[in-house]
Amino acid sequence: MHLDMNAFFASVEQACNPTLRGRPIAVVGSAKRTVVTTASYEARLYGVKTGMNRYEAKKACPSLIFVTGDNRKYIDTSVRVLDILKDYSPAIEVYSIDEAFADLTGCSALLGSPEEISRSIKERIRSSLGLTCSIGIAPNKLLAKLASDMKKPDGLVVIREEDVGGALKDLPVKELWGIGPRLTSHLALLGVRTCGELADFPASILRERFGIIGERLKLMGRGIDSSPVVPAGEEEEAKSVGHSTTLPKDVSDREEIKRYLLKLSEMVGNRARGHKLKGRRVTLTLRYPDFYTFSRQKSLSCPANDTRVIFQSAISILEGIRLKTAVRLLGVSISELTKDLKQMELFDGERRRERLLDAVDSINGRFGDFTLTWATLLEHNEPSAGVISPAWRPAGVKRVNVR
DNA sequence: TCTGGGGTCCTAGGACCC
DNA sequence: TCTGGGGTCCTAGGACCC
Repeated sequence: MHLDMNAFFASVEQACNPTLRGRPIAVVGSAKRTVVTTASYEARLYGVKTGMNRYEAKKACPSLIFVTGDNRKYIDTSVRVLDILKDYSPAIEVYSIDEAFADLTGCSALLGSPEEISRSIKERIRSSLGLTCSIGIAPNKLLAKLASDMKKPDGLVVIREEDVGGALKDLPVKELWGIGPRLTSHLALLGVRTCGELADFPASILRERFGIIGERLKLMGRGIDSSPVVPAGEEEEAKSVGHSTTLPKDVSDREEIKRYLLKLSEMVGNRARGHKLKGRRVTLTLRYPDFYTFSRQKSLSCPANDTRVIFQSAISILEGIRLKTAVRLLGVSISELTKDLKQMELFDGERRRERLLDAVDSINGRFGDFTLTWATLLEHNEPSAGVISPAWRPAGVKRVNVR
């Protein structure tokens, strides 16, 4: 089963504020340079879409109401949805803040057919949270995700084993999870527009044209997918931890850029330390006003999660870059992660440093991020954008942006 | 009046080594 | 007169997802 909350952030806002119900609203971040994260169905009728900036959205729908996102609300609601799901299956995969998979194999004897289970889940979400969702039921994740997409809002679609061929025959390939705009147009050049055509296309050509993805494409066209439902808590360790920010306005001054980098480095370091992760690679990402975006990396001699080490690496990468114009976005991330085993620190200085970071982290954990911070950042006290990331998870390193 | 932020996976070229 | 083949690691970029 795949469950997808309908217009999640917007629906949550409408559920807790009756004056927004039935009206076109768009959930946006608090920063000036923000985009529509979710539009209500009323707004979608006018063509308001995720990713539009305020002006595009307002142009599409002059009566549009902008609502600044409230992460706390969405996280709480998401957790409550997951709590409901847990009553029906022990294997719940949290795919994002508003999507989850549940393995219902073996649940029928106790709880009824997958459809009965789904109706029960939908009813509980509706009555206790005032929200609708779309549910897809199918033999695998690929098809369940497709099924949940087929009827919105408030859908319940079942794709049975014997109906797979018929359901996919004339379905455009871009509807499949994993086939985006580029693959769609490349496939179109080969004359492949529907899943049926993809299923019949010679595997050798797909392999030659798309490499390892080509192997999977033909299977996808036939609705075959063997990826498992990965239950919450059994996910693989994260592979990278990063933060990026679009600056309130484009910046040329390198000292100002460095202040942002210190802030981003601290956000990354704090989150990595909180999960006992260290990274052996630091990546600096920049975006120019024309949206040209590029990154430069640096490998460290030993893994680190110390803000100062991350910051110094970012600085040294920056120093190797000749900036062509002002900078619009900055990002810092660490990767090549290893679990920080807190093995005996060899040197006194390192032990003291660790204790310092622990102390800073625990103070900030208790009183709020950046309560205790570098003096450099004091004159740099813009409120953070507070933009929501739908890729949020209820636990683990991916739990970010909680405020 | 412009266009967010969090990730994963894959590819491809070059350095370097044997 | 012309220069193999195998491997790993590092780096940059792009496709895709929410």
